[in-house]
Amino acid sequence: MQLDKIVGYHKALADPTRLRMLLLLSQGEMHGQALAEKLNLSQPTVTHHAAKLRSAALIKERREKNTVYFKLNPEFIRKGGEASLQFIFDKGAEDMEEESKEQKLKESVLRNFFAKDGRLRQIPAQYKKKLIALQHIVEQLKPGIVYSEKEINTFIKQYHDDCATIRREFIMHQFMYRENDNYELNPREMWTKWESVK
Amino acid sequence: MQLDKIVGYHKALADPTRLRMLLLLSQGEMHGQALAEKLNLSQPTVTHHAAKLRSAALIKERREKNTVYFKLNPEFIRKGGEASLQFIFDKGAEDMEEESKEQKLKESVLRNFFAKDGRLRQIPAQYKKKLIALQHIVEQLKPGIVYSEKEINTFIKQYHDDCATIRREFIMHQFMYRENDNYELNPREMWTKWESVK
DNA sequence: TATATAATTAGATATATATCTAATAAAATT
DNA sequence: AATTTTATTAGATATATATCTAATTATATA
Repeated sequence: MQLDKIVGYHKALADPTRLRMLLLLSQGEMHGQALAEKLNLSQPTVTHHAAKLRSAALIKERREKNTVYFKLNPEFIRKGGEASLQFIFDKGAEDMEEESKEQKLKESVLRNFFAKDGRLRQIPAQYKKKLIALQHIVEQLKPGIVYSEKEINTFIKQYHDDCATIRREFIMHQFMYRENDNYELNPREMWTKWESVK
Repeated sequence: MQLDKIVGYHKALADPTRLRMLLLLSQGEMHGQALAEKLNLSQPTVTHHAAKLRSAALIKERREKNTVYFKLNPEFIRKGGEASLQFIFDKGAEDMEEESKEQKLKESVLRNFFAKDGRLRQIPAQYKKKLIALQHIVEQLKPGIVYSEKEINTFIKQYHDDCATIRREFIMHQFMYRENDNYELNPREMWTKWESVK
């Protein structure tokens, strides 16, 4: 009797952290670091859980340079998992919905807070809307270029007169990095996100 | 998010003892004592596992006098469980197969060891086949009737000359009961079965 | 009412496991 | 060759759990 195999399969799924891992992976490949960050775990803990999921044939791995990418085992997806795990596969659809909501919010902010000439009418008071507006502006800067404070001010004034406030917000939300009077765009991964809390 | 419910479900199935319990219950209702005995566990341990299975909605209970009968949750059976548990529901089919194998063996014995006139050609040497032949003969006697040894001998001689051996086998395998010179059919439940060991 | 039977609850113990930090390994970049 | 980055292994710890015995509860029977 292959009882042990069945027990192992269910043990793999009998832990909330591992289910959340599968949930994340249902949205696409991820490497260890990213998983650890998203789940607020140490890297070794991710390794630990990955081992269990792997030996239950729930995930596959791919090594590229020295980083390991995890993904759901395609076999597992094809079979559609079991009823109790349907939510994992439904998650994609749910996120789509979420995403389109955010897309709509963004469009609404661009329409309502920016004038036809592209200038910012006023700084939104709502946190999420403010972030959307700031990001829209900061995206016009080029990555890898070092700007002086004066250049930044001139740039911002194209959009809004209160360049001091906006400049401060750029730093505060980590859109930019400042050293003395030099400003530079941060990588997009560092930008504060307005994603709804799930 | 109902993560906890899903975790609970898989935890319930992530233990060999509980899977064996489900396996036993797939063959029908059982009470606590019987489960404890079959699984070589104490009664409290059975209670412990039953609680987990119950809270995952895998089994149902019914109280009769002071004994509690467990059975698989019909909901669970109807949904057919999940792929990994199919073996539980396959057990019935397996038994069926087993039964038809025995049916075939019986037919073969009747064909090969009994002549056209119904007499036993020879006493089978194989244990299972011998039991089949003996049972076939003994079934011709009427239940509830008390036979003398002489009557039994006459009866057996219709089938085979060595009535002494066969008479002794009748007693040995508890097809009949003997008191002094009186022979009587035992109830069928007492007859030695040739079922294969499972 | 006393006794017997089946089950549950309480409490103890040993094993399993989820998590962390520290150390090591593997691979790439400087 | 030295440093950086990502991952794994080792070891420690705390929590969870499978199992037992002993005590308690629930029900039935003498």
